[in-house]
This record gives sequence, C-alpha cells and structure tokens, in this order.
Amino acid sequence: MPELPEVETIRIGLNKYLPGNSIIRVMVREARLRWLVDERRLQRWVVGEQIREVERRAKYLLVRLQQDSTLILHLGMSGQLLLLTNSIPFEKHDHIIFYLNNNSELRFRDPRRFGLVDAIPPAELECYPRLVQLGFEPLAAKTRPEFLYEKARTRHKPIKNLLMDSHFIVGIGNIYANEVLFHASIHPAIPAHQLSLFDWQKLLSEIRHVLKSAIKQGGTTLNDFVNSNGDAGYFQLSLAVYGREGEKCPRCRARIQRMVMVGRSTYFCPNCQKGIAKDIKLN
DNA sequence: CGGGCGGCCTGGAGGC
DNA sequence: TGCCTCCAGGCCGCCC
Repeated sequence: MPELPEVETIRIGLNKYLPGNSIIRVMVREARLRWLVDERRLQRWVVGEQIREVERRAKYLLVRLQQDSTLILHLGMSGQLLLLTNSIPFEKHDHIIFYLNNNSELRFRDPRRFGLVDAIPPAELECYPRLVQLGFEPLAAKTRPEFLYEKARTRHKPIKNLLMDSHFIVGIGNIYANEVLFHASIHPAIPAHQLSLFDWQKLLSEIRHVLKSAIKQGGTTLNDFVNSNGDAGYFQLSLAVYGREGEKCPRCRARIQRMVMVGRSTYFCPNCQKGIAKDIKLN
C-alpha cells in the first residue's frame, strides 16, 4: 500500500523531528519480517548514533546517522512508523522500537510483516543488495523522458506492468500506476515499446503531477495508511479511476472498467485510454 | 535476459 | 455468530 507519496509523507514528518536526536536503545519484539531482523547489527551500527537526516530512495526510508551508517526501513504492505512523544502500550504488531535520547520513540508496526528493518554499515551502502538494482527516481530532475523512452524500447510487457517494475522506475505501485495512465490517456495494456517519445514526455509529466499532488494531500489512505503522527492522508478523494469500477469517468462520463493484469486490479476508462486495439492483449 | 507468477502474511469483507 | 474463502499488494525468487 505505501507507494512513493506515502513514504515521502512519512519522510517529511520524520525529518521535521528526528535530526539531532540520538537512538539510545533498540528493542526487537518480532524479528521475522520480510527478512530476519539482525538485532546485533542494529546494536552495532545504529544504537548510540545521532540522526543527521531522513532521506528516501524509491520506497525505502534511509535514516542517515552521524558516523555514516544508515538505518534502512521499508514499510512493505502494511507498515507504519509512529513517532511517540509519550509511550503508549504495545500493540500486537509493534515489532521494532527505537528509543531516542529525549524520551520519545519511533515504533515500527507492521501486521503483515512484509517490511524491512536493517542497519547498513558505511562500507556496504554502495553495494546494498536491494538498493543497487533500483531504477529511475521519478521526481529527480535528472530523470529525463528521453532515457525512459530509450530504455523501454526493448520492453514488450504492458506499460502498466513496466511502471510498477522498480528495476525500471521506482515508487509507483498499483494505485498510482492506474491513476497516472488515466491522466496520460494511455491504455494500461499497451506494450511499453510502442510508446513514442511524445508519449513518454506526457507520461513522465503526469507521473510527477500525480505523485506531487498525492504528497501535498498527505498520501492515500484506503485502509490503514497513517503518517508518523498517526494522521490519515486524503488523496483517495482525488482518485480518478482506482477502485471506481462502474463509476463515470470524470473526463468523459463513460463507465470505468476493471480488468486483472499480472494478478492486480486494473482500472481504466475505455473511452479516454484507447490503445492500438490490435496490439493489445487482454487477459 | 525478459516476463509471468507463486509465496510470503494478516485483517477485513462477503457468502453461507 | 462463526467458519470459510478470497482479496489486498511490494518484492524476491523460481521457472519457462
């Protein structure tokens, strides 16, 4: 669920509060996340360190620490990071707790345990497995539509699947892939290599616009997303097609359709998002 | 190598 | 009320 705007919303919240504080203790209540949490590694590289800044790469949060070590966090499907100035009783899925020097704490809560919590020593940062293989950062100025167009010329999979492929471009999950393609008037099933440079210019521009709008509105809360203060976002009110099967297209009033692509619900307007019909494979 | 899909995991929704 | 099934989805790893 947390895609780029949700992770960025959390980053902004944490970055207002954390820098300057130190992590004085870590408690691992449940180590079985997506990967087993290495408590000794956290002790060695995170505990006792002062926090410099909270950054984001793709859907990963990178907490930069004083001695150039990094605390890396990924929220998976259902992860939450809560900043608590007054401690409250543990809930069932409060797995990792970082205690700070000013009596506050950062809590990693994750019912589905798809998340990641790890410490990265300075020497490993450049080669950390899941970071090195990441694709283009959509909001970075150095990401140019020409690069996306060139790289996609050999890719035959549907454009929606390519947008959700973090080895190609990062931060876009199912919700925003649907939204972005609607705003760019591109059919989700069009093979990626058929998009022109013009299509990519339009698409990247819509990607940036949708992601930035969602960040401004504090992310999308469909079920359980909250920022580090526990507040929900409200971009769900601005969703044009996601979850709206049978409703009217906000642009042309045609009925929004739903189909399944690689096991994911795909919503689109059959009138606004026309592809090259003969080339589209509908499952 | 590219692309599809299974598996991980839990809670909530819906059917009976 | 309770049991069952299905769905949600990020990302790795397996398979063709």
